[in-house]
Amino acid sequence: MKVYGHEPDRFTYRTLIHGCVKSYLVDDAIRLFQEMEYNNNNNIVKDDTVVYNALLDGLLKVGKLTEACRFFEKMVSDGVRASSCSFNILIDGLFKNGRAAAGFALFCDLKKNGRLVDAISFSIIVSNLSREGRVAEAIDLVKEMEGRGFVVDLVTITSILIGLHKIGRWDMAERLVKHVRDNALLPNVLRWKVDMEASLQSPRDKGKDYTPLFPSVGSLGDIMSWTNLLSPGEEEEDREGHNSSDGERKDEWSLSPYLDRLTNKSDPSDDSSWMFSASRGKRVQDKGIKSFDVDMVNTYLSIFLAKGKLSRACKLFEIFSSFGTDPVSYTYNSLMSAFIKKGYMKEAWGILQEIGDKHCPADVATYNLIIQGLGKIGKADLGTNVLDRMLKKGGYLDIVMYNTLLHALGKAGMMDEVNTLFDKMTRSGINPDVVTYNTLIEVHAKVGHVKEAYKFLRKMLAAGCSPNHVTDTILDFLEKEVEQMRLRQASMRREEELDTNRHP
DNA sequence: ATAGGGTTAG
Repeated sequence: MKVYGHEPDRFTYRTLIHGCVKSYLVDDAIRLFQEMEYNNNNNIVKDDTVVYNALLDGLLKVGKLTEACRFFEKMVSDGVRASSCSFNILIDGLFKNGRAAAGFALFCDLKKNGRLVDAISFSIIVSNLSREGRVAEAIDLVKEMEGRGFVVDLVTITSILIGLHKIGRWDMAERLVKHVRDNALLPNVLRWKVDMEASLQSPRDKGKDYTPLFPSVGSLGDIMSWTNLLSPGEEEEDREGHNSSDGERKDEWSLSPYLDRLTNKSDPSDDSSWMFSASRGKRVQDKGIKSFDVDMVNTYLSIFLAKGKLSRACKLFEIFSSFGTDPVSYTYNSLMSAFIKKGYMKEAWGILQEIGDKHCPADVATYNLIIQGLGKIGKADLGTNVLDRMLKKGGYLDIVMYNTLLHALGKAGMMDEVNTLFDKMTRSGINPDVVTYNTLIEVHAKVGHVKEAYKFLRKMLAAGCSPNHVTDTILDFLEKEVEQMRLRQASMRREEELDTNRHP
């Protein structure tokens, strides 16, 4: 663009910054922002709240809390008006970065002033309280929401239901019903659950195993060819021999190998090469009742699967599919996740194939599951290949992805790769979170690298990342490991002494 | 064009 003499305008920058933030390339986003500021210096139009918001969100999503706060101050001093969206980003970011008290305080302040709080603000607090197991407080907030005339929507309800499931208190759902009045949504959700459970328990189907719903064709080793994201016909072309031509074909001036592939395809209606989806959550508010079923199925699938009720989850999937609704990738991801956790690798592979067959786009969570699965079957080393492939397909690496791969590599004892990946992660501008540190401490402790384990504990504290209950469990293990090492060393020394005594 | 649920660690 620049070469041809077109100066990027604020919409160009807005689009680029948005893209970088969503791909977790926050450092690039900041660079673009600064370039935009510089170009704009004599012609200050700094009322662009949306761009500031996108960057603020990006900084918080990669865990750069102090930079985010500094940026927010800059936003204020630049005279850019913060919207309710800005504050919602900030509140959620504070919670997600381990500053729950600060997030809550900010919310309360805004509430006192009246303006700038909306249904989303409430939903953010409700969701974060539920995640922390503080469901009773979350339900109180729902009551307050209703009182102030805000709509309690499906996202808010789902957060609470999942929180209730985690603490095992489904009975509290009744309390929720009392507060959410004048709304058919919650009664529908609960009735949906009752109906579903009734049909799942119908006597004729009892005891039937529904896991064969996803028969696996071919061998598990084919997983690597799937990650090529090619349909079986094309697969042959891209094998070994043709790879060199792939190299030749590579156009140094090409902006996007992905676009090239689309244009090279003979049949434009075949969109099987479009396999990576960056979109995740979509707005629920305005989708209305139409998306109700798929959202509910996804919620209850997660709940069943968390309880390990695999066969029931598959039955639910079957009933749901027979309604003629197309499952979205999240539905498949939930099922796959459960299969993989239980070690049913063949069934998980079957799902992967079904996703491929239906041309349902794979998202970052799907790739995450593949890496989890590879770790389970002792092929964590292939995980890095999968990452490379995904990046080539226009995917991005989020923190969950890094955490999963760190765990898989660590479990395989590949400590060099663990440390390399951790460096890569921090260099790419993503700050480690509590899961990252817990994982690093744990995997190093498990292979007896006590010093390294403590190094990461110190790093964690220095970074201002508060340990949680999982950290406690891991540290207990680490202490035992230290104790055992001392014993081993002591006995070794004793043997040496005995040895020198025997052969003076 | 920006914000909230359903993926990751003991």
